[in-house]
Amino acid sequence: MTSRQKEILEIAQDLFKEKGYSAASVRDIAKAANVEPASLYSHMNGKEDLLDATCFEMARKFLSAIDEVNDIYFVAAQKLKMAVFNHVTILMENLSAAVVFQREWRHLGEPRKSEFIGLRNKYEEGFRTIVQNGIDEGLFNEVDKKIAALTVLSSLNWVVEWYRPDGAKNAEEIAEQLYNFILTGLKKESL
Amino acid sequence: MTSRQKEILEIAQDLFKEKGYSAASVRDIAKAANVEPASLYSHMNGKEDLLDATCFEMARKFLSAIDEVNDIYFVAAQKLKMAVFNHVTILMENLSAAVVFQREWRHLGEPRKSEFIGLRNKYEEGFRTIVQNGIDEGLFNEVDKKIAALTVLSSLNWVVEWYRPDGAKNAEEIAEQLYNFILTGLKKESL
DNA sequence: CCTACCGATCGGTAGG
DNA sequence: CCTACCGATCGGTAGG
Repeated sequence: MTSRQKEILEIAQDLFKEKGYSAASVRDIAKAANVEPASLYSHMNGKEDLLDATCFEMARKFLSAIDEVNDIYFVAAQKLKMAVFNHVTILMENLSAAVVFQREWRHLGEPRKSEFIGLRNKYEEGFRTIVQNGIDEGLFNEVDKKIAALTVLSSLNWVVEWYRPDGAKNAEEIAEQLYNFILTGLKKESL
Repeated sequence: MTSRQKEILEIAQDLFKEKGYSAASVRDIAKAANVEPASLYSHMNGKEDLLDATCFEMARKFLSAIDEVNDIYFVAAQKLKMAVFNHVTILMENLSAAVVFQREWRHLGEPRKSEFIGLRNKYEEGFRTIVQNGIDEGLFNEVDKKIAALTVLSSLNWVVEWYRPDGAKNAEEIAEQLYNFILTGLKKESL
């Protein structure tokens, strides 16, 4: 990928985030990139390439993060903390791309959509493994693993809705807060 | 609203959920309703009416549910449990409309979009009130209320991603599980 | 990276 | 609820 391709991809991600994939036109992207619409086609095969590249690049980032966690750390609480931190960091460092990954993958054509869902399932499986580890260690409650993993991920994913790069908190502080919530909930521990 | 208008609205909600507001065309809706595209315009002023009606009708449902909770129940844990149950019930009873409410409101034109965001903020404020009540009662940890309320809501909202009407769990069971997670997290209470 | 252009589809209107 | 149609915009191609 050339640097110009990367520029165009990032412009497209911002627009896909702002307007949604379907409503963001090739002409919008061209305008933001200061070229004529037709010129974009020397850098891509089509609009869907931009969505495809975004979704799969993000999937790759999330997957290698969870694989690293499940390979290296072996106590569930530690794994969970690291997984939360990695997830939040990836979201914050790729805000537009992360939003596209979360919201716009539905517009992928087949067979890419099915492949994408497969990768996402693999990532969720990584979180289920951590939950299972915690249960085995006697640290976590016995819960419906599938729902627990999805609920954990959902509370992480919502970060993109309220996080602003110029906000007061950094990734570590946000991850810490979310980790504490996921582990102990709202209730005071003394009760 | 006539019964035919209601039928068309529900058809549109299913399509907006499935393809997204922008990608679902008036022709798609007409086809699903077994009429010619032009015929729809005797039941609506335009496509955006359908989005508008969906978003504001759902906002009304959520708001009256949280108002009821904050009016009647006065212990935070009880309020939270009721709010979770109400939220999940509304999601499950209006699955397509709820997804549109969550994902597609961005396509509202101004000034309706700003009005919508105002209503959503009011709803979130209802959850912040509950969190504050819990802190005042000494039941909840002192947390960032804004982030806590959003994190709670996000873990509830993700239900629409995995809930299937023919699944084994009913609203009460799902709400119970989510309430327990929100209150106590993954960790065993004995630890 | 541009000019020039394509067929398809979009939301919507006129008139009945 | 229909037929007939509109101007605008869509993603994309040819050729340079």
